[in-house]
Amino acid sequence: MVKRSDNMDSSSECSRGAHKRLLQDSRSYDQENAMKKVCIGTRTEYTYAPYHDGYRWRKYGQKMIRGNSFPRCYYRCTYHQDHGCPASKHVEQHNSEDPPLFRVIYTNEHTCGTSNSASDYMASSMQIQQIADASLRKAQAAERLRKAEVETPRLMHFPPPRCSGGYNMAMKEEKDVIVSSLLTVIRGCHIAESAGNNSAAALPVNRPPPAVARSDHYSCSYAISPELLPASDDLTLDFMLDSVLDPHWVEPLDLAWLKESTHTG
DNA sequence: CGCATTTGACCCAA
DNA sequence: TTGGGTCAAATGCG
Repeated sequence: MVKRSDNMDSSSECSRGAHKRLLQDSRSYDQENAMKKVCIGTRTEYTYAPYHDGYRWRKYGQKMIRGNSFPRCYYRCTYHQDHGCPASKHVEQHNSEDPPLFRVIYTNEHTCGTSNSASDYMASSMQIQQIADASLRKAQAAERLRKAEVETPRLMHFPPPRCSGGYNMAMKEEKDVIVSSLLTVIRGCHIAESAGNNSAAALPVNRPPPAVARSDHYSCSYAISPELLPASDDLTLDFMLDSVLDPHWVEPLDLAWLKESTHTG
C-alpha cells in the first residue's frame, strides 16, 4: 500500500508560471496553507486552460469539496512512477462563466525534465487565452451590431462611414484585436521555427512536446481544452468570412473585382 | 493490449 | 466525526 509520499519540496515554482498567471489570489492559497501548516512548494493560478500547461498529468482522483459547486480534480505528473516526479496539481472550476475560470493549485516542482517544452506551452496558453478573449469581445460586438440593426435596420444596407465612431469603430477595434492575436500566434510559430534545431521550440501551437524517454502514442492530454475549441474555431471562421464578405474593412485590398468576377463569371 | 479516466472506498489530520 | 486527499479496481478508449 502506497502511503502519502508527496513530501513538500522547498523549491519554488514562482518564476515558471509568472507569465502565464492571469490572476493572483490576493489571499493566496499559499498564505492560507502557511497559516495552517508549512506547505512551501505550492502555488495557485487562475486560468482558462488548466489542462495545458506543458506538462503531462494523470488524473488520480476527483472529489466534491464542501461549499464548492464544482468538483476538485487531482492530477499527478505522468512520470510520477517512471521518474519519481513529485509534481501534482488540483484543478477546480472557479466560476460558471463562459469560458469558465479554473483555479489550479500546483504542488511540488517537476523533476521529470519536461520544463523546456513547458515554456513553449506557457506562451501558447497565453496566445490561446488572447484568442479566447478576442472571440468573446467579438461576440459582444456582434450583439451590439444586432441591437443596432434592430434599431436602424435600413442603415445596415449601406456601408457605414469608415472610422466614424459608433458600431463602426467598435467593430474595427474588435477586428484589430483578433488580427493582433492571430499575428501573435503566427509570429510565435515563426520565431519558434527559426529558433534552430530545437525540435521542441519548433513545434506549432498546441502540438505536444516530444515524449521524454517514452514512446507511447497517447496525445489526448494535449488536446485543446473543450472550453476553448469553439471559440477558436468560430474566430477563424468569422475572421475569414469577414475578410471576404465585408470588404470595406480590408483597407489595403480592393475586393470589388472579386464581387464582379463572381457576378460575371 | 496498455494507458488514462472514473469512482467508491479508505486513510488520516483536525 | 468530518472532510480532504489518495488508492485501486473497473471501465473506456485508441
